[in-house]
Amino acid sequence: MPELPEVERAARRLRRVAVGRQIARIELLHPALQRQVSALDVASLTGCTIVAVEQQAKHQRVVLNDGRSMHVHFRMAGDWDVGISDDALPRHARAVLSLEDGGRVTLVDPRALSTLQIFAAGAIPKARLGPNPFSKQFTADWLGTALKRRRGAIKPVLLDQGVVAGVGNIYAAEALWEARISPRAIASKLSAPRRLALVGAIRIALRRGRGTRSRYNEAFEGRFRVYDRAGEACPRCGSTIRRIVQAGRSTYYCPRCQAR
DNA sequence: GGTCGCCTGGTA
DNA sequence: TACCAGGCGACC
Repeated sequence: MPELPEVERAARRLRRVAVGRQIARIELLHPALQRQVSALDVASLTGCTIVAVEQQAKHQRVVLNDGRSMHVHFRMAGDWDVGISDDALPRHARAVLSLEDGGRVTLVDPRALSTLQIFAAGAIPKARLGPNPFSKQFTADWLGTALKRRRGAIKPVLLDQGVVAGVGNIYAAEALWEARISPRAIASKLSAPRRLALVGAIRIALRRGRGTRSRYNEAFEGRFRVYDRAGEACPRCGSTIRRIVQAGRSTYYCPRCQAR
């Protein structure tokens, strides 16, 4: 369940149990993962110590004591399950990381789209990523530059990790609602005040995602403002929330608050 | 920019 | 059965 807040949480969970521990064994259970990493490479990880778990946008990087690193991307549905080696494997377990101390971290992913790669020491892959949405680099000015040549609708552009790193389909819709910007507004035509509103709105939506993850909070606050709520009333104006498709993805928005 | 493929599961 | 799913790289 991975956009920025979810990946942040997952990385923290992994960090807590894995940093400073030695790898007893890694097993890849799904053919798609086995295709990505050779059996030899997997075996070579045994005995390595995990020295850090870094996370940037939706990317996670497990740094080993020999300088190599294991990169994990959850794609649509990945997550970490943390337990001990005696536990029964969780449903949809795709890879298992067993630690010397008996801990076990399992990559669970019903859709099996997650990716896992091993990089040699010093290899600096990293997709081209825009600023972290909470950093001071992420400003209305930055958006001005990033959106200048984008003549398409703003919503699909927000999914471009080079514009802002970590925003996905849900929070793009939520942020646009928050900023009262139509998902179909032409990206390059957003005024400076609207870009400023969007910067703030992205932070608000993501922060809400950070806080609103527990079942209690979800029940208390409701899930999202517009995402997955087609046909329901806009929490701000009461109009009926609509679903449209942009770039092959669902977009939810309020036609009144977010008029063009 | 839009569409497809990767994979599997949940739901109408 | 058909459609949908919080991502993204490859393709036109």
